[in-house]
Amino acid sequence: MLTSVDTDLIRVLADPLRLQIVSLLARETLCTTHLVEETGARQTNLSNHLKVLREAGVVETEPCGRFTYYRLRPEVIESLAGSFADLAATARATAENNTKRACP
Amino acid sequence: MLTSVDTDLIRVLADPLRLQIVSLLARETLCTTHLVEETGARQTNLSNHLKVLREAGVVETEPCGRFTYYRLRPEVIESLAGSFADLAATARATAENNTKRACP
DNA sequence: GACTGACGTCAGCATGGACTGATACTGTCA
DNA sequence: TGACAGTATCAGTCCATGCTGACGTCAGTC
Repeated sequence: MLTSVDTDLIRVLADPLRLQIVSLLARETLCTTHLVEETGARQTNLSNHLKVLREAGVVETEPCGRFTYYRLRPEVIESLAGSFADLAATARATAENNTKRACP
Repeated sequence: MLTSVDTDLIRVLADPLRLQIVSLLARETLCTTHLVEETGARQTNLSNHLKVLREAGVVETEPCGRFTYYRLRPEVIESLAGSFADLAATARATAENNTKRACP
């Protein structure tokens, strides 16, 4: 069942740059400088998007000297993956049962 | 691994109304009139969104007299669910291994 | 303490997307 | 065959969103 929290999270991930950031952070914890290098985005643009991800609770920060490291919160992605898995299962069952509401 | 196809699909689903439509269609095949009733959206707005979903290949139509029934294509949601499951697994492994790139 | 690097914030701008009203087309019925 | 229901398309409007440049703050170095 998709909740309004899921809806907000999907909107956050709907931006190509934010989705790229999340994909990169899924593989390793990176700092802002790394992310600028990997994505090719300008530093301020990247900061804007990291703020969106942070405020959505998708990532959290870890200061390291003057660098700021970002790490993904796996439980957030796991939860969303679970919601989509449920949706997919429901959709498959409906397709197989050919569940169809009568014409009004 | 999230592909650009996934990115486009996530953008399509990022709209609250379209996500609601997809959730409804996951449970049963419905016609436009049903969807107007269930969502409370205006008919032309709903048609606009159904067009977006149709063109993205998320739903397909089935004429039934003067009614148009919409059904979800479960394989599309299954594929997306799989991509998110992979992302979640990668994220969990990274968190557990504490994989962190060195400062530049 | 001055300077530099890292990075976060903000205002301004451009544009893509969502909604609306109008309208056209198709199917059904009396 | 005309009226009506169902639904798709389109143009116009508005605003949310993404990007940029400028700049401020903080940490590290000399």
